[in-house]
This record gives sequence, structure tokens and C-alpha cells, in this order.
Amino acid sequence: MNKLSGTKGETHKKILDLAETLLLTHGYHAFSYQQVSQALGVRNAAIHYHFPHKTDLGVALIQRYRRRFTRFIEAQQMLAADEQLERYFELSDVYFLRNRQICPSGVLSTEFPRLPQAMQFEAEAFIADMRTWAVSIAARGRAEGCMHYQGEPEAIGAVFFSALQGALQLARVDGKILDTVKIQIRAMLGLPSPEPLREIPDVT
Amino acid sequence: MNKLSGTKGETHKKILDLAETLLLTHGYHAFSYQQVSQALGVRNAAIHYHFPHKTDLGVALIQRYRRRFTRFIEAQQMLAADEQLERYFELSDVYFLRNRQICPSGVLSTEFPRLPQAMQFEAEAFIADMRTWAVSIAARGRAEGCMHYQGEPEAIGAVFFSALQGALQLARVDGKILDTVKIQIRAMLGLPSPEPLREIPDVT
DNA sequence: GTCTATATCCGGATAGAC
DNA sequence: GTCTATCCGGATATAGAC
Repeated sequence: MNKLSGTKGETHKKILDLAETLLLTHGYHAFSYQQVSQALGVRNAAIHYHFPHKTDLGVALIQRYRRRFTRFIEAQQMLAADEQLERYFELSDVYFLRNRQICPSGVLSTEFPRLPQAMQFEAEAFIADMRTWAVSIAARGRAEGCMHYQGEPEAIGAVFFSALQGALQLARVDGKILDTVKIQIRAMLGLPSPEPLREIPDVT
Repeated sequence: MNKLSGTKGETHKKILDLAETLLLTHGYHAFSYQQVSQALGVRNAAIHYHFPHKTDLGVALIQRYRRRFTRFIEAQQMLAADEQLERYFELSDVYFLRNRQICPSGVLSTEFPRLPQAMQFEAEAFIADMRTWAVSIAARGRAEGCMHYQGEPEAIGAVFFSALQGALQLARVDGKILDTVKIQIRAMLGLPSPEPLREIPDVT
């Protein structure tokens, strides 16, 4: 309890980190306490000490992820809409490059009907957060004059949220689809297409 | 063997039908021979007689689905591109209305990395089929002058394939997103928005 | 906080009778 | 083609010692 970094021990955090990886690669029902405990070099029962039921672990994972996502959004409120869209794209790339993970909303919506109620509750809120962010980017893009599209921001946001989630999953089968979708979404919004290779500044 | 409808018995088909439903609602790893046998009123071992390994059942499911999908596409080659797009949309509605099922490409791409090799092989081919169809609709829509969009047909096809797959999964959490996405896709293609109520095609 | 040990259940799979 | 019986492994979970 008097450790340096908070009230929860190291193991607690290690479990969450590992479980998150397993969730995004395997899905909720397809990972087990055995896998977590073995990878961490502890016993099955040790995991149950920190998270008595698997549901507790699942809920903790979504809650932590929500907090992190909220901070992520807040940190870019000062960016222009087209910049924020690129951040959204980068988020997808990060998942894909990490061993072809899919996004939390993808796992959670797919498994939704068979998730424990407590997890459904959290998942619904998290997915609403994500969708709201997508919509706000579309709305802001129109207001700032950098995005041009038919229809309502709500609908455009829903489309690129859906399209990115779908593309990230399909990328497990054919990785090229992710870039194709990103390019087309930019085109649909009247944004300059070829993404500027964000290069390392050579100014040594 | 001298039954009316082919070389395989009734049970064989019943198993496939039930397993297909379970696959699209639960996912491949989340349904069991127990569930199939109990719902069919036979014993576990009876299922193993028809499909010795679960992989065999999985492969048979995708292969049957592919054949059916191919017939479905061929049956509408004479339709205009915008009509074909509406058929695509209706396909999503059918899944959703059937107990919030998701599309085969959704389950298969999500579970892809943990599918047996033989199933991966079939899944990849099936997903390529679906994507090809989406692209052909986009290409034909432009050629026929009824669809107007920026970018290549390959990219537009990839976007609405991804978007529909994503929306169908997200619809498990909030059903309204499916219609929103359909409306916006029409808008993106310069098509008239309000959809004419239509009959559900029986894709068997 | 972590361990041993154990309980219970379920999943896939097989042998062999009917 | 379907049954009984059985095996094995894995998954969630608990009691209680250290």
C-alpha cells in the first residue's frame, strides 16, 4: 500500500495490460486466467485474488480504456478537424501493427450479446463515446470549412466509425484494405488524399 | 442415398442450418456440438458422425455459404447497379432482423487468426468474393451513370463493404446505426435517399 | 499477495454396441 | 445413422495454508 505508484500493486497493472492485449487479439471469451497467469509467471489463483470473477476483469478493462480514451480526446481538442481525423486513422494503424489487434469497439460489439450485463453496460457507454467523437470531428470539419460532404455530421461520423472498425477486422485477412479505406474516406470528405509521410525531422 | 434431395441425409442439412445460425450469432469458437445436438434432439456423437471434427463443420459451412452467395450474385447480374446496392443493404437487414446476427465476413474476419487453417483458406476466398461484388457494383454504377463519387471503384467498394460489416456489428449495441449508414452511403454515391420498402430475398 | 489443492463443469473427440 | 460410455483437457472458481 505504501508503494510509490498508487494504491494498486504492480501485479494488478500487469494483469490489466496483458488481459487487454489478449482481449484485442483473442476476444473476451477466448482468453483465460490460465493464459494470463502463465504469461505473468504466477498462479491461476493469484489472478482471482485481484479480479475474483472474470467479469470484474472485463469491466475493469473497459473502464480503464474509457478513461484513457477520454484523455486522448481531450488532449486534441485544440487540433483542427482534419488533424483529428488523422489521429483517428493512426489509432487504427497502431492496433493493426500490434499483432493485428482489432479495436475495443470491434470486439465488444461483436461479442456484445454474450457479454455479462455489467460489461454490456460499460461497452455501450464506451462505444457511444467513440461514435460521439467521430461525429464531432465531422461537424467541426464542416464548420471549419476543411471538410465537404452530403448529409448530416451524425451520419458521416457513423460511416467512418463503422468503416474503420470493419476495415480493421478485414485487415486480419488482407492488410491492404485499411489504407484503401482511409484514402477513400479522405476523398469522401474532400480532403487532400496522399497522407503526408510524417517523417522524422532531419534537423540534427 | 436414394432420397429426393441429394446424397446427404436430412440430419446432415439440419446440422448445417443450425450451426450456421449459431455461427452468426455466437461465433465459431463460442458454439459447441452439445448445443447443436441438444437443439436437434440427438446425441453429441451423432454430430461427430456427420462432421468428425469441428473444423470439418466449419469448412462445410463456409463452402455452402460461398456457393449460395455465388448464386445470389449471379441471379442479379441483370439488375442495374443501384438496384444491386439495395440488395446488398437488404442482406444486412436480414441478418440484423434474424436475432441480431452478424454477417459471415464479420465473424470470420474477427476470429480469423484463431481459425483452423482449412477454415482460413475458405474464409479468405469468401471474403474476396464479397469484396469483389462490392467493387463491381461501384464500377458498374459509375459506368451506368447512376453513381457519382471521387476515387476508384476498388476504394468505394472497400468502404461500403467495411462500413456495412462494422455497422452490422455495432447494431448489436444500437440498432439505429444500420439505417444511418445506409442512408449516408447512398448520399455519398449521389443516389436518391429514401429507400423503397422491398421484399426480403430468400437466399437459400 | 501468492501459493497448493481441489471442485465442478464443459468442450472436443473416440470406441464400440445397436 | 444413432446410441452409450468414456477419456482428456481446459476453464472458472473456492478454501485455506504460507
